[in-house]
Amino acid sequence: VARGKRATQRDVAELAKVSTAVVSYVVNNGPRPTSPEVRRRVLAAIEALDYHPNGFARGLRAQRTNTVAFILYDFHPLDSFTSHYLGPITSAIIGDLTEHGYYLIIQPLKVGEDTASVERLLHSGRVDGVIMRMVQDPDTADHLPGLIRDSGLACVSIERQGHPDFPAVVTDDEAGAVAATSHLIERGHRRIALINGDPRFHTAHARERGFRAAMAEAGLEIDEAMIFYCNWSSTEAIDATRTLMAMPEPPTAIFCTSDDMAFGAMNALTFDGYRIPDDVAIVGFDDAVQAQHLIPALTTVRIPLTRIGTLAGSLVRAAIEGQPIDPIQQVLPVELVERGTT
Amino acid sequence: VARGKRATQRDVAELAKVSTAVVSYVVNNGPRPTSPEVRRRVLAAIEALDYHPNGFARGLRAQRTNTVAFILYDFHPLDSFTSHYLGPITSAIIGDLTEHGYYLIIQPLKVGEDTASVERLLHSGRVDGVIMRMVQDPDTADHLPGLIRDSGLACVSIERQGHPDFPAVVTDDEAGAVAATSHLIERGHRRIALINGDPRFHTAHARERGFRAAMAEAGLEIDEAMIFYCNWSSTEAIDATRTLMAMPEPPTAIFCTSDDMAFGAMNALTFDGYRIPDDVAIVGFDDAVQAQHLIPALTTVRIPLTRIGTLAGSLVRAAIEGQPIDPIQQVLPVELVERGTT
DNA sequence: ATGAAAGCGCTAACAG
DNA sequence: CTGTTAGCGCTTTCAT
Repeated sequence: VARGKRATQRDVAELAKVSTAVVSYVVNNGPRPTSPEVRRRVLAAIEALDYHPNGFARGLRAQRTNTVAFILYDFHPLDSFTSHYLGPITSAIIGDLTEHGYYLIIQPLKVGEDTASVERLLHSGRVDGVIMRMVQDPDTADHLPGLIRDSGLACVSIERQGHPDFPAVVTDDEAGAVAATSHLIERGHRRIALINGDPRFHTAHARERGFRAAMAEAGLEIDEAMIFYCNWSSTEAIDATRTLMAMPEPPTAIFCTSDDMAFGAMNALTFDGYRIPDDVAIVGFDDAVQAQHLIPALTTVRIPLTRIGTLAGSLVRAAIEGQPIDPIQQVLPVELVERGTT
Repeated sequence: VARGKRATQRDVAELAKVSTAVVSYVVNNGPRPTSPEVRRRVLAAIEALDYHPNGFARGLRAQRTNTVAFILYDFHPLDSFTSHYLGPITSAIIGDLTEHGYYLIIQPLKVGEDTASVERLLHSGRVDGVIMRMVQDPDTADHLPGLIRDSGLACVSIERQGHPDFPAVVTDDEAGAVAATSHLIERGHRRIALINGDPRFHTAHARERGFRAAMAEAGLEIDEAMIFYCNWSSTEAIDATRTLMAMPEPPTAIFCTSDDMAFGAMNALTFDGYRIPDDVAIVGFDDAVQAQHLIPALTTVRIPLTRIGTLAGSLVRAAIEGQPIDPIQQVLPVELVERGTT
């Protein structure tokens, strides 16, 4: 490994016949001016030596790392990234940060796992800020945000407010669920089932709240046996759907609180010979890219997934640069997209 | 931001009444021994001051960063992570690395984008090694591996050999495709369509080679109009399937070279009233978790996705630690899993 | 506008 | 077994 022969600032300084300070000024365009002539010489030397500043030396000296950590709590090796929710959000975060010269370190944390690895990262001086996604899990939920807070790092949470002091990017899930449910009711459905995600997630709660509110508003009774919690996965949604359809009085519509689960429900229904939407109507949640290309195309609640990621990225960057963030909680709107399943 | 008051090694040394060297020995368990008594005192001081070593100072001094970069070429913000192929692999890489005390920086690179951002990372001294996934794209394909090579960093490529010098983790895609196709032929199918991925990917090539070989072996004619390239996406696979079934003599079986595409094909088929496998048989490729829970469960070629990631992780780690890697190309076996779609 | 030099926090070689 | 100290490569203050 030929790491030893990398050119340093000093090499550049010698070749350009200037001091290392000037090299620094040229590389960083400041904080002090340099004469055009000197600047030219330095640039030439940099080119000639293929000089690249050392990020760690820079970070050590300037106390700035240009790196943020994305802490993924409740990490599931097999499907965390495959989900149509977290995947696009993560991509968008990476996109925003990379574009602005920041690096992203992904730090997973499984439920029940010791937080030592996270603490090590937080205190290692390797990151300037943190993006986190919190789950309402009593074990760690109260613990992790406190750790981050104590680290003094800039932090923004997505999906729900992780700590009163952290800026958060959230979506109006309850309103979305109300819109989805009301839409179904308007179409004449009265027996509506709910296939919900993991109730430890704030979004699952909010979406269920919206569902219940809309049903109550319309004076409709909710059959509690028609409410399922499927951990956001299409697999479990398939089972729930079949259980639902085997009931003496099956639902005429199913509201799935994620597109992944809606995909599963549609798969089971279509295979078992039901027509969508004639026999059973489906509404999803998220508006994954695939939703509009499914057959039939899925009616769903659009969440600005990309926007969540880019906003989270720009907010950490702002927080790192010491800018005040107001309002502390950014609520992104959500919108019902009517397509072919209702 | 209360970063200034973080305890340093020196603070610990003073409190424990030892030198900084000893603190270092205790923290790193070496390279030289310390007496139990001193060790205890140091540990107590560390605890008391909530001391955490600074990663950048460490990296700067020891020339070791404990970080690896995952370079994602052909990055697509909306679906790179959502894919049932790259998602699990990425998760597994993160899992392996995190478990062994390494951090992972994800560095995306879009097709046609300037490689400056990647070069900056490679030369920044922020990473000890690189994992990369190469696409056979003439523009950058010849360029990127050279850059990495010149950086002198440890590198392993996945999916195909990125450079003759790089260790690679690959799968026996051609054999898998042969198995899938032969299986279909054994079931009596003669008009078999191929829905393939993006031909710029090595895996797409290999899988098509296997398909053609198996067909030739059985003396079967391939109808070139029945070969589609769908960029690995279920969306495009839906269109291809419908085009296929609208032909005067539609295929009786479709081999999809990814499960994502198989999901799309199944969706279109089932919705349009075809029975799987009676009217049309389907074979996928990858064995995503969902494949076995679909209805009907998908017959597919199992790729050890998790193993690809953990092996890639352990190989970069080995390369970073200077261990020789032999053989340079690790070919992982692949296996046909017969389920309900054939 | 530039140079000299003091560290940032750590590891490891050198010296007991 | 432990202390002293020289840097790792950079930014920035203090000089000029």
